[in-house]
Amino acid sequence: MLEDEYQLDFFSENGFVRKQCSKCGKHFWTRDLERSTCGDAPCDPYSFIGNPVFKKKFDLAEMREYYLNFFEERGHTRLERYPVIARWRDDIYLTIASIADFQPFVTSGQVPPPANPLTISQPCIRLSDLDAVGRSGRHLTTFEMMAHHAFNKKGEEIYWKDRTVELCDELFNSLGVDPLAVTYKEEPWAGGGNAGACVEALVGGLEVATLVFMNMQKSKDGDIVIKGENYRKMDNYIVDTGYGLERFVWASKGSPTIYDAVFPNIVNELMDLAGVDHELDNSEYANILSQNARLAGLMDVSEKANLFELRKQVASSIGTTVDKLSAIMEPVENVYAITDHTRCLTFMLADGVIPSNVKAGYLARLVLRRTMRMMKDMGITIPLSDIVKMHIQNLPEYPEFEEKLDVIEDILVHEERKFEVTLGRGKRMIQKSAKHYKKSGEKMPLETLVEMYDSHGIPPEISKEAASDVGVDVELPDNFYSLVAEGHSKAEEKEEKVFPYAEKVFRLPKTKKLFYDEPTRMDFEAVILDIFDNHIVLDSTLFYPEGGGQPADHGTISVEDIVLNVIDVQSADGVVVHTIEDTGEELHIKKGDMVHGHVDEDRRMSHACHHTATHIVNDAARKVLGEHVWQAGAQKFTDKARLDISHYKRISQEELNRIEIIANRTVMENQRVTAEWMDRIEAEKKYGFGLYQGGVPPGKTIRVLKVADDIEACGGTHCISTGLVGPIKILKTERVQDGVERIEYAAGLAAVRAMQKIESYLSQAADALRVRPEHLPSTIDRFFNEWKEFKKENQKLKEDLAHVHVLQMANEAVDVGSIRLVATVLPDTDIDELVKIAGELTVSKDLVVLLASDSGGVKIVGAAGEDAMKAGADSGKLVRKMSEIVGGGGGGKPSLARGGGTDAGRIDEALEAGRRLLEEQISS
RNA sequence: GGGCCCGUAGAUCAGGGGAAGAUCGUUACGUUCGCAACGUAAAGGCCGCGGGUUCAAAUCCCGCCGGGUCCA
Repeated sequence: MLEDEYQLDFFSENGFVRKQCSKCGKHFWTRDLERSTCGDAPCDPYSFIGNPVFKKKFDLAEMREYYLNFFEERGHTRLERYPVIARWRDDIYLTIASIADFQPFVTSGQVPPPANPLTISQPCIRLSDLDAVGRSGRHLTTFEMMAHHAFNKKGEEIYWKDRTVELCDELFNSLGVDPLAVTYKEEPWAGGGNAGACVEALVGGLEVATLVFMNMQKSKDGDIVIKGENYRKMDNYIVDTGYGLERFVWASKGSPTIYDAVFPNIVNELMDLAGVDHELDNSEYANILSQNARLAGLMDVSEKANLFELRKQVASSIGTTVDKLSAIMEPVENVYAITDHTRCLTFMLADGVIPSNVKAGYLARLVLRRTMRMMKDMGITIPLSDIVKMHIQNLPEYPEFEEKLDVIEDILVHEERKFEVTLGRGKRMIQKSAKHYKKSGEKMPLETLVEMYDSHGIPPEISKEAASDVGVDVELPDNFYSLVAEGHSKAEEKEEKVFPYAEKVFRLPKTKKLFYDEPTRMDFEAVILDIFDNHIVLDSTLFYPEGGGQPADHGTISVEDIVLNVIDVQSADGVVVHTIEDTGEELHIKKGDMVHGHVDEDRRMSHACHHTATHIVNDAARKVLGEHVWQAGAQKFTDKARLDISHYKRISQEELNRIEIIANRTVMENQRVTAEWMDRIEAEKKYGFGLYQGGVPPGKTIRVLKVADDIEACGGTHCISTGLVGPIKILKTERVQDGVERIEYAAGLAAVRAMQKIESYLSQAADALRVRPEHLPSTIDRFFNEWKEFKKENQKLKEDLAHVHVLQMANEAVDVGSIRLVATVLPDTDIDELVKIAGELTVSKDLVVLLASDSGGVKIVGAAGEDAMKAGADSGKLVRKMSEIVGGGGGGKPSLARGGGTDAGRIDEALEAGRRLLEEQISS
C-alpha cells in the first residue's frame, strides 16, 4: 500500500535488504541476510536480557544527556521539556508524546517551530496500559520520549526519511549496537488526524524507537486509505521520532525488567519495606523474572486470561506450579507498579495536576488510589509522600520538583485521608449489605459490587474482602470493569455550533480591531463591508466581540439618521460580525455606506473592570493558596464576575479575606496595565505556560497582558491601570468540582452596589429584631435558642393540657356495645395535641376516641384501645370515612389514625357518621 | 461534559406518606476506697435550604446548597 514510501536510498546504499517476516508477514529492513523474522515481539523474543546490547551501561540521566548531546552535535537545537499536563491543548489532558508539544499550531504550519530541527526529551504519561504496568516487565505509566523533530515545508526541507533513519542508525552504532541486530520494520502510522509512513527500530527483540514521517492529514476526499480512513498529502511534512529513554536504559543494562533498570534503588527500598527478597544476584530468582519478562513481551497481560496463560508458560519453563509462581510474582509486580505509579504522581503533581473527580485530576486520583491499594496489600505503611520524595531525590535533573515538595506533600496527605474515609464508609456499607444476604442465605449479587464501585468508589476486591469477613460469598468476574463501563450509556456527541454565514465571512478581510489601541474611545467611523439579514460587517470596529469569558459590547451603529441597536458581536476567523436588533422594518443601509459606531460605555467599562479584576484575583489567589493555583475558567458579567481555580481544598474564610485584601492592595498600587503582541514561541520561552491560564489563543503572535504580577495571553479589554478597577468585593466561593473552586466577586461600581446590597440585608435583619447590626449574631443566637426552649415548653404544656382533657373526657364516654366511645369537638386545637389526648385516653383499653378540631380547616384524630381493637374497632377506617364527609381524606393504623378536610360546617355530621360506623364495626 | 449515590441527635446510621428511632458518646444517680465494667435515668433534632403535591411530607415531585463516586 505504502510500499514505495519505504524505498530509501539510505537502505540501498548501506547494504540493507527488504524482507517479509516469516511469522507476522510484515516487511522489514535488515543488514542480516540470514534473518527471517522482523525482530519485533512476538516474532522474536527478547535477547538483550542478561545480554546488554550497548557497550556501556547508562542510567537515566546519562542516557538522556548522551542522546540530546548526540543530536545537538548533529545540528539540532536542544529544547527544555514541556509539562506533563498539556496546558496548551484542549483535546488531551496529558502529554502523551513529544510531538504533542507542537500540536496543533506548529504541526499545522500556523506557528513556526521553536527551533528546527530540534531535539528534546519529553516526559509523557499514558494510562492506557495501567493493568500491564508491573506485570509485563516493560510497561510504564510515565516515560521520557527522546526525540528529534524536523518540520519541513514545500521548498524548505530540513531533512526527511533518509537522514532520519541515518541518524538513528548512527546513534545505534555509536552506542556499540551490532549492526546486524538492528531491524527497521515497516508500519504505517495514524493518529490525531494525521498519518504517514513509519519505521520501528528494533534491537534485541525490543522496539526502542519509532520514526514517523507525518505527511498526511485526514480528509474526506483524500485518495490514500489507511486503516479505513481517507487521507491526503499535506504541504508540510514532519519528522516525528520517539526514542524510549527507559527502554534504552533497559537495553543498556539487560536487567530482567525495565523497572530494575530505571529506578533500581527505589524498587529495592520498597521491596525491603514490603518484605520481598529481591535478590537479582540470585540466578534462580533472576531467571524467573527474566523468563517472565521475555514471555510477557509476547502478549498483552492486561487481561486476566492472558496473565494466567503467562503464568502457565513461565511456570512450565522453570518447572514449578502456577500457584507457586504467582506467590512469587504478585508481590514483586505490585512493588514494581507502586514504584512506577509514584513516579507518575511525582510528575503529575509537580506539574500542577490537582487530584479531582473530573478531567486530568481524575486521572491523578485514579493512579493515587491504585497505588494506595497496592501499598496496603503489600503492607507498606509509609506515607505516599515519602516515596515521592525518593523519586524527587532520584531526579535531580528536575530541580523544579524539589520546590513543589511542600504542596505535593499536603495534597498527598489530603488524598490519603480522603481515601481512608471513603474506604471506611464503603466497608460499613458492604458489611451491612452482606449481613442482609447472609440472612437470606444468598450470594451477594454482582450489581451490588458494581453499585459499590460505581457510586461509592469501593474497589470490588475490597468489597469481596469485606463481605467474606461477614461470611458471604461474592462472585467477582474478570471482566468486572467492562461491566461497569457497559452501565454507562454513551454520551451523545454534541453538535458543533456552526456560524450560519461562515462561507460569506470567510471571504471578507479581517476586521481592524480598534479597541486594543484605543481602549477608552467609544465612537468611531467605519465602512460597511457586508450585510446579511441583521448582521453587519465593518472594515474596522471598536465593538468587542464575545471572547475569553468577556461578553460582547453593546451600543449603536448609525447611518445618517438611522440608529440601529447592536445587541451582539461575534468574531469568526478574525472577522467581527455585529448583530443588530431586529425591528421588523427593512434596513435602508447598504454595502459601502459610511457608519458611525457608538459603544455603550457603562457596559464596556464594567466588563473591563471585571476582566482586569479577574487577573488581579487570580494572582492574589496564587499568592495566598500557592503556585498550583491555575485558572480553570472565568466569566465576566456587568454586575459580577467569577473565576474557577484549581485547588485541592475548600478555601477558608480567612484565606478568602487575605485574597480580597491582596487584590485590593494591587488596585491601590495603581499599576499600569500593559499589553504587547509577542511572538508566541518567544512569549512561551519568557513567561512559560502560565500564559495560557485563560485558554490557548491560536496564531503566530499572541497578546501578552500584564496586570501587576500577573502575565497572561489575553484578548480582552482592560482598564489602563489597576486603580481604575475600583474596589474588589469577593461575594462567595463555591466548589464547582472536587479540586476546582469558584470565586465570585464584583469590581468597581458593581462592587459598591454589592456591598450596599449586603448592607441592606443586614439593616433589614437588624430592623426586624430592633437591634443594631453589630448585635445581630448574638441576638439571633439568643432568639434561636429561645425559640427552641419555647418549642419544648409548648410541647410539655400540650401534654399537660392533654392530661387535663383526658380526665374530663374519660367521664364523657358513652357505651357502644361492649366498648366505650369518646367523640367530641375540641375547638382550635392542633393535630399534635389531638394525637396526644387520643393517645392518653386509649390507655383505657376499652375506649375508642374520635376527636375533631376546626384548626386550619378540619383535623380529625381517631384512636382505639387494645380491647376496642379486639372488638373490631379500626381507627383508620373510621377516620377515612369521617374525613371524606368534611371534604378531605385520611387514614392510619387501627390503633391511631389522622385525617382532615376543609368543610368545618360538617364536623358534627362526621362525628355522627363515625359513631355509626363504629357500631357496625363492633357488631360484625 | 455525562451518569449514579448520600445530607435525620455530638459521631455512625435505621426509618421512606399517618405519634422522630437505634448504637456509641455526653451528663446525673447507683454500685466501688478509686477506676474500668455494669445498672438506672436524663439531656441532646428547623430530619441540609426553598418551593410544590396532600387533610397530612423526614418520607413523593421540582429547584438550590453541601458532600461522595464512576466514566469521557
